[in-house]
Amino acid sequence: MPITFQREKSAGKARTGRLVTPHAVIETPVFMPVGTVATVKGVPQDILEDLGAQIILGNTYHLYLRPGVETVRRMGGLHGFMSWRRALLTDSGGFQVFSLSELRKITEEGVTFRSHLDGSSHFFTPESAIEAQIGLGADIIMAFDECTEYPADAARLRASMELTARWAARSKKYFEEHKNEVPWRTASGFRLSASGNSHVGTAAIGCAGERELAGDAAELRSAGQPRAAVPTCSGQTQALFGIVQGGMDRALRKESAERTIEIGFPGYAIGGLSVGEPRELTREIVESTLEHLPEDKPRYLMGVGTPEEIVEYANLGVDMMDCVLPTRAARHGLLFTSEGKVSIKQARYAQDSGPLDPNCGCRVCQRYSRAYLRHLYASNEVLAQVLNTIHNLSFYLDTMQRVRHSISLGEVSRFLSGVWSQRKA
RNA sequence: GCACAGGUGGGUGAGUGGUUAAAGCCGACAGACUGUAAAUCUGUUCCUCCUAGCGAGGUACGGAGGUUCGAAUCCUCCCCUGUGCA
Repeated sequence: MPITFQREKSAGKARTGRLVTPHAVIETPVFMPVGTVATVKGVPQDILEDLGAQIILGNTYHLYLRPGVETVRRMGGLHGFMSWRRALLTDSGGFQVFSLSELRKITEEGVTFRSHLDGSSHFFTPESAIEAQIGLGADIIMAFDECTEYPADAARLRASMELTARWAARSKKYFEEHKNEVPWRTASGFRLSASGNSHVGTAAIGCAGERELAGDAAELRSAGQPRAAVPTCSGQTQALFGIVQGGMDRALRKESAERTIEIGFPGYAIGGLSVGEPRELTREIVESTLEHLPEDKPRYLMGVGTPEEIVEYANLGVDMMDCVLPTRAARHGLLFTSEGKVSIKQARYAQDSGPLDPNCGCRVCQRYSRAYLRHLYASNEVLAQVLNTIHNLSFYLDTMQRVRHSISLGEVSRFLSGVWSQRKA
């Protein structure tokens, strides 16, 4: 079994669940911080754990370019390399097909990228993307897709969706043939760490199937002790998720969902949104696409959203979301709070001795003033990025926790303009 | 005292007769950011007025005069700064 997903409570279309992965049991709906290059920018792994991050993202394209998949594999996979004990998900590089549009060329076989680092040329195929993701060893990996740009005409949307469908089948085929080669399932992934930096590579490896995990501080500490023994995740492999495309066309979304389901995956993602379309349209497409996805499988909405939006999508029945917004905005001085958005760089906060968010329990709001945070930002201090990111992630993760709590009570919660409201589902 | 080199908008620093209210950078002030080419990007940054525009005036390149159709740019004198020599 790759992963299991157990639905628990529900409220309207929203549901809570437990997603059991090799490295963590994830409570859903979940927000997944993005750590593209094996780091959630600005935040150390131990703090991410404290904040309650259950699963974070890495990116295949970026890690393939630097430091290279083989390097990561030898370090015990991405878990060992970055010393992350909980769950990981890698994006396939499909999004880079979209975001690096000026540096790539697409054919039926795959995509040629010109590296944004040194201009060198690299060819990605569904097979190579999966191979790389197996080498990285995340708990959940993604099919190689084409994230279609917006706007796109009907012919373009259909062709792109069909390409993604063919690539999904190839992704799955390759994965099925090689899924036992994950670094944390093979001895080679540990040999290096046993002889060298013993705490690297092994300490970070733990298996949800053998120990109870995430959120348990004692367990996390014990996991930090160097061990010679090689932990194995017996019977567990990575999970490969399929991705639904189809742009803003409901019929194409339905067809894409059906074709992806026919190939068969343990989880389904909705891709191709948040690519410049109006937010209302995003919501409509999410809502209509979800109708065609199986209820007993996790549904992952890729690349969203604001705090208000992630609450909204969870209410629509989305189980997993990721977004660079909290981390990127934090580095740019935009902070999300229970009272709305705060642009901490503004002059009005220069003498503000109050906390960033009086209703937030995070370590930043508990300790520092707005005036200090503004000063750090204005002074271009790295601590500004660190503290801002910690707060934003804390706010997102707390928001999702609140959503899970509401659903478990059979309530639908909303977070609009900084105000929470509840109603019986 | 003599000899050089300089004095430009909040700072730095281009510009050496005409699209120059004056480049660029920094600072300041706003805005953007949604599977991360992002510690990034965009806009504004002398004053006044309005029909708010590649709009109309005004003031401005140490000071005062002068040459010229036209001067931050050329000339004269003065003031100030730096370096060197006495």
